[in-house]
Amino acid sequence: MSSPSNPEIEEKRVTQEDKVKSAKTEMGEVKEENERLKKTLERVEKDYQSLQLRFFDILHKDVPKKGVVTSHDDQSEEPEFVSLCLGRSPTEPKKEARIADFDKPTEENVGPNLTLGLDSKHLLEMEIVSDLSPMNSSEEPKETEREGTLSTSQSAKVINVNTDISDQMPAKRARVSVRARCDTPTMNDGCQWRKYGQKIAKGNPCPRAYYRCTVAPTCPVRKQVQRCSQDLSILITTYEGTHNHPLPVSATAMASTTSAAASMLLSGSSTSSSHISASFGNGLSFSEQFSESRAKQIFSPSNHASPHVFSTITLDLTSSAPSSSSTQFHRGLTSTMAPVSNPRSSASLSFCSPEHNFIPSIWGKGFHDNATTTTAIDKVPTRPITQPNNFQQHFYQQCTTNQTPSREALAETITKAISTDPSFRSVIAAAVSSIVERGSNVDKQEVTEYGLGSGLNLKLGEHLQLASPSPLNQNGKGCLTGYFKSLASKTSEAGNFILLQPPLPFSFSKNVTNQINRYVPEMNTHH
DNA sequence: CGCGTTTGACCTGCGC
DNA sequence: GCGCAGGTCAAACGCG
Repeated sequence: MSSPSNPEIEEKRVTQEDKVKSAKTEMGEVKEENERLKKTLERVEKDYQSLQLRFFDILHKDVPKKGVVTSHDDQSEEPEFVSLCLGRSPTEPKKEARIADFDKPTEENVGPNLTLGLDSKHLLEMEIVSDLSPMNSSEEPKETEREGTLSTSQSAKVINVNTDISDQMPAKRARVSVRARCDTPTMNDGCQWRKYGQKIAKGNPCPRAYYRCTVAPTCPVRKQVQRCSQDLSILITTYEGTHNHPLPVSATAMASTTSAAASMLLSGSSTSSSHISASFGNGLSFSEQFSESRAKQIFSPSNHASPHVFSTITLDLTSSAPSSSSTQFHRGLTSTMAPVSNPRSSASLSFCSPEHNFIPSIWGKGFHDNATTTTAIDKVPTRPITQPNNFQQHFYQQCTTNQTPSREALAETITKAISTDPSFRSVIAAAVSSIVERGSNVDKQEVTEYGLGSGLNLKLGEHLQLASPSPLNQNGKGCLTGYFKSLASKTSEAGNFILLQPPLPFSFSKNVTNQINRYVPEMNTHH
């Protein structure tokens, strides 16, 4: 029997000690790493919470106090109009100073942390905020109960976004109405719809068709489609409810648009009657009408007992004529929108930016930008993204044929693109959303200087609106810049409006630009 | 045969 | 209570 010699034992012992040592060292490192990760996690959580607080602060901030939605107590008064312009307004810079009661937000406390994209998370949040679906019948009693509390604590801070948002929102219902020129019987919004009824509505010889979303059997979303009696080429599509199922990419655009609009409506208006509108230059406008009494009458299904308020927000994509100022837009509304008992206040948001306008920027950026994205939307299988859509081609052609397109032609093109292309609508949705948030958060002087973009970092990607000195820069950016510049100057002439300067720079994320990239020629997939 | 549309009946709320 | 208007239902119908 030979036992290992002492040196051997010693060697083994040393080896083991070494192992233990290295193991301990490793453990220490891991512990350190663990601590570091913990701290990182804490920091991220903190950031997240503060971001949430900020976000809901913005959402719930008393918009009515700030002029976007004005007082509703005086029925006899003419509607007041406030215009928020997403761009410099060279012709009426001084009017902006009239908005005197805004707090000055700093970029630090608003902008950098606020994210607005079209990714699924935000979309979801938006939809939660604007979840008006009658199908959540189990929540009805809660909503009724909530109303009392909410009225006193609407600006309450919310920590748990995903579960409590709806608790913070008044039990309002929203409809998003889209007016667009459209040759087809219905607008292609990427969703599948089934017609379930048709009626001749009073005041319009054109029948109103009722559609139900058939993507999911339980989806509560409905839409009404009716031609404008004054202009048969205009199709008025009214969406109601929130999809409770995943949407195809093409449909998320409209969903985000309506969600954003509904969110604007619900977060920005607590009055019983209000009217908000926004104009994208002279071509596109966006409005809200809101009528409690009308709500009771119109809003139907199984909620008759619930004291829901009903509101309608309209995206007007039809007014392409140069003369269609915001003022005209309001007139148009009166005749085309569902009757409202007495819109007592209104506001107009102009999305025009002569110097740096966001739409051209993203268009330019979006054409060939194949940057990878991480949003759920982007992960949805989709069609090739390298091919520009008809609108892009059309527009690009105009720009590359050495001609600056006429405003009318461009407006028409843009309108067409919007009415036929859900992706583009998503861009508008993003813009609308940003305005909503900014509009309820931003206050006065700063607005005149930087506009919406400064405080609200939309995190929509790089700043893309660097104007090229050339009138014809890549992807036609320059053309549109000029176009919107002219639009802006026109819009700013609207006399009755107080103009708030927009945010510069206004940027869009790759989420948005990528959606634009997804433009494809064949769009008629619905119905 | 399945699916979507059409269309008249029905329901509900509102105003008189 | 009645009539009107908006909205929904569901049987009939048409199409692929």
